[in-house]
Amino acid sequence: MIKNVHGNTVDFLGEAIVAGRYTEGGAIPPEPVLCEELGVSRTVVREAIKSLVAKGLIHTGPKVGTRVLSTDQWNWFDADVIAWQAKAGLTAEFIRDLQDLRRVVEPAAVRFAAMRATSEDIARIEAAYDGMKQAVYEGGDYITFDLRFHQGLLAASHNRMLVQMSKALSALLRTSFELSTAKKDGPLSSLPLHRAVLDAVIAQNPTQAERAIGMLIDSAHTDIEEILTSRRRLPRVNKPASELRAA
Amino acid sequence: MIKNVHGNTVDFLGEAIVAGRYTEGGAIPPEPVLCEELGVSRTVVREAIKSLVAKGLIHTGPKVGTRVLSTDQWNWFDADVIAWQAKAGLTAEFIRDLQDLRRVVEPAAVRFAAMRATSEDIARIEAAYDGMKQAVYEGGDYITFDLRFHQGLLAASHNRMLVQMSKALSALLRTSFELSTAKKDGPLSSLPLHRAVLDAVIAQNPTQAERAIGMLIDSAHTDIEEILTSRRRLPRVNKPASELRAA
DNA sequence: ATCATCTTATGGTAATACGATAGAGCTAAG
DNA sequence: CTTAGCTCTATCGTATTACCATAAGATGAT
Repeated sequence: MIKNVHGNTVDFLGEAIVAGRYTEGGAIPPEPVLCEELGVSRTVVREAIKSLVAKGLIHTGPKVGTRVLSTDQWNWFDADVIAWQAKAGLTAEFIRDLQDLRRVVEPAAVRFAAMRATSEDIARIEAAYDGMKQAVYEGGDYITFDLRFHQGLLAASHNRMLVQMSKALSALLRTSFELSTAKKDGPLSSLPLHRAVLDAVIAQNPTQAERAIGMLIDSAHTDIEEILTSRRRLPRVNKPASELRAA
Repeated sequence: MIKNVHGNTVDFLGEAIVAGRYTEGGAIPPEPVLCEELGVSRTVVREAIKSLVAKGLIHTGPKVGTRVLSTDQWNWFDADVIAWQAKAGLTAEFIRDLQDLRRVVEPAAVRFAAMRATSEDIARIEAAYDGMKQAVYEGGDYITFDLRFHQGLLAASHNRMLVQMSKALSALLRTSFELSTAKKDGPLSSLPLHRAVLDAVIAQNPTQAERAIGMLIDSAHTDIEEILTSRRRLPRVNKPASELRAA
């Protein structure tokens, strides 16, 4: 998984920070030390640091060094930050926060989608739905199309902020889907729920669309709760940061 | 407003991009050219570019140059991006997106706050409310305390993502407040509405709290709509990026 | 049309000097 | 002898410069 030196360095440091390898408020090793440890030049380290500052993970200053900021200053809607968190292990709190967010955001987004979706939006979601159906009956990557379905829904809201969140929610959706897919007839049973949402959006019926997505979320919710209580720690998402970003 | 070379460069370029001075998909002048124009070294330009890449504004590649990405790839929850957009002039679409977001997020957040707020959370919001009251009757910076009130509310939801959004919403709130404050008795009339929200949170009554904040948002909404229809362009927010960030 | 080559942009390294500041250590007043 | 306040310095990040590597669009010969 070699991209380039800069990307690797950012990923390495970002992952280390998110994983908590450097204590909050504590200092990260000074630049020269990092150069040695990572075997890269000073410039690369500096640029990596600047990237992480831009994402709100750390703060720098002369003499004080490079310090890790508190987690609520992090840019949690940044695709990289989410990916690092996913890689480091999704904590129960993180999952809960994302779930709460989803419950708030998706119904509202679908409501907007029912009012503002264009024919291209519909076509894209319909294509995703077809992919899901095909995956169920003829085999295929169900999760990818499921993700695309929800992202299409968010995009159809035509609200920049909501679209932005689809990237963050993808992390939750992916694990959520992976869990529910593990159940025997997960995909099969959720297919009609998806159809109901799409139909309501096509019919331009916001209220019905909102109710439909609510049912969908609830069913995923119970799946996750079951797993969360039975396992101590969630399985890690195995996708590397770069692939998540590309998606 | 001199901070340091890096910060100034990032601000300058970021603002220029957000303001649309470089066409989307088009290339930004190559690094050496920027060095000359800004009178800084190439290292500074490179680090600034890396910061902007981290915020999703641009994309770089050898030979292809530095290109501006489409606006829906930008990190709209980044405090800097919001600040630059505010400085460049808040477009009607941007305001609308933020307003929709607010209508979705704040009621949900207040609902959570009514369930999860700690005594410290309450104390902080109460302090903000006192500041607002004092500003009304004895003069003072009403807007600052109003902002603090809403940020306290969001923080009391104890959800990372929601807290994150308070930074983005601050931009909307600030203009919203500036507009409603312009009206003679804006602050005076909104004071009891704020009190109602706070009381419901203290009483741990989620439903009532949600209804109360809904009324508050609606009143602000109509204020903004009035201005938006009467004026062609909103007045610019005069706060520099650094101050917005600090707040 | 195809492919080798050239050109031009970013990617990456290295050496050097500057500037700011936290905190040690000193001084002097109580 | 203690402590408040000052200075001084080691240690960070900040900034400049120069140079080479590499990727990919553009060009032109075959």
